[in-house]
Parts: sequence; C-alpha cells; structure tokens
Amino acid sequence: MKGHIGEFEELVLLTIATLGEQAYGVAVLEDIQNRTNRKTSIGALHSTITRLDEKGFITSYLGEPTNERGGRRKRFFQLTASAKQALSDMKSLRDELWTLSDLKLTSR
Amino acid sequence: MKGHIGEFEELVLLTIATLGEQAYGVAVLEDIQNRTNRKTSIGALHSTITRLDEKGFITSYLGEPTNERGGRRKRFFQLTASAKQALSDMKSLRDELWTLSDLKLTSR
DNA sequence: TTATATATCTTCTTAAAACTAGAAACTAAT
DNA sequence: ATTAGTTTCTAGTTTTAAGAAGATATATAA
Repeated sequence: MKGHIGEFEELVLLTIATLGEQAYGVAVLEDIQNRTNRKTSIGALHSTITRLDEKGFITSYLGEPTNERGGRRKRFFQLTASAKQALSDMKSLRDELWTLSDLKLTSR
Repeated sequence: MKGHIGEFEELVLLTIATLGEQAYGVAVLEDIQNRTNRKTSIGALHSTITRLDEKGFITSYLGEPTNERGGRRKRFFQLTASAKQALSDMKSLRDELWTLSDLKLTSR
C-alpha cells in the first residue's frame, strides 16, 4: 500500500465535500483561507488538485458561463468513492486514537 | 507561523499520546503497524521523531534499565503543550468540515 | 568475557507534497 | 477593439516524508 493523503490534500478534499455544487478553484481557496490562518496561493491549490485527480480522488467538469464580470468557465470538483472511503478511514483511525488518548479539545 | 504537521507526523503524535508512559520507539512503531496496514521502518520513525523534536512537539527522557532480556535503555517520548494544541486545532477544523459535508463513516 | 538481544542513532537516498510565479484563457463592460 | 476582472493552468523549486542499511550503545545470560 503506497501513497498516503497529505495534510493539505485532506483539507482540500474535505473542503470540496463541504462546498458541494459550488466546489471550484477560487471558492475552495477562499474557504480554506477563511477557516484557517494560512495564506495559500491558487497555484498551490491547483497543483494539489492535479495530484488528487491523478490519484483518482476527484473528478471534474466545466460549468457554463455566468453573468459575472468575467473569467474563464469554472471547473467544478467532486469527490470519488475512493476519496470518501479514504477520508472515512483516516477519520476512524484518528477518532480511535483520540479516544484512547487523554487528549482534550482546547477551545483557543 | 509556519510548518504544518504532516500526515505521518500527526499519526506519530497521536500514537505517543495513546501510549502514555509506554511511548518509546519500538512500541510506537508496532502500534502504528498494528492499527494500519502500512509497513513502516524504525528508521523512518526515527527521522520523524527527530523532526518533531526540532519543531518543539515532543520531549524525551531515558528510562531506567529493567529486568527484561536486554537492550539499550529506552527513550520515552511525551507531547508538548504546543503539540496538544496543534492536534486539537486540526481535530476541530476537520470535525467542523466533516459536519458541514454530507460525508458518512463507512465501516469497511 | 563472549554472545546475543534490544533499542537508539546515523547517514544517505528517493519520492512525494507543498509552494511560487506568472502565463494563458476566457468573459463582459466600456 | 481595448481593457479589466476572474479563473484556470503550467513549469519549476523547495521542503518534508519515508525508507534502507547498518553502526553504535546498553544490558543480560551463559
């Protein structure tokens, strides 16, 4: 078994999942920036998305032009079953370890 | 603030947390191998532990000789407050994303 | 005191992940 | 047409993770 899902890759996948029908590049980027304090570049996101696609974790399709000011047609992303399974596995493992440990959620 | 916690680094930290007083190299390795299907080398673990130490996420101390068969004195690891905070932050973020998404845990 | 078990530590290499910068593609208003 | 706003996409670099192989340290047993 090779090729694990990296920390940023997982964040991108989860964000795509939460955005549902609205999961395209810039929206994913902004969502990540809003939820975390990290400033992430669109290029960094794009290369990660390419990798996720090559690994079979996402599919994509082009949207139709809108009435917005401008811009290329949006490319929307969807998780594959394989991605959902992988995310589920990672969550199960971490939840179990979290339960076994004496760690506590700290509010911050 | 730079340098995120990688996927394997997080697994190592969580494993150390669950092992508590028994968190030394070989025990951590075996625990990871038992809970996952990945075959990880002690060398890979060691370099990760060095990195976590440099990042200020773990401390360590040498154990006392025991009546066991033999061997070098064990080096035990502990999480720092900074590590606990980082793990908590990551869990909070993922839990939130998981809730917002329509993902479900699949048994496997 | 030699053999062996247990475990850490070192070095080196490779692969994967994360990131940067900026070009290109496209849309629509002016 | 020109311009400006949005977005995707490409090429390349840097950083981090992982693994292999084995040297080194410590303890116990015979």
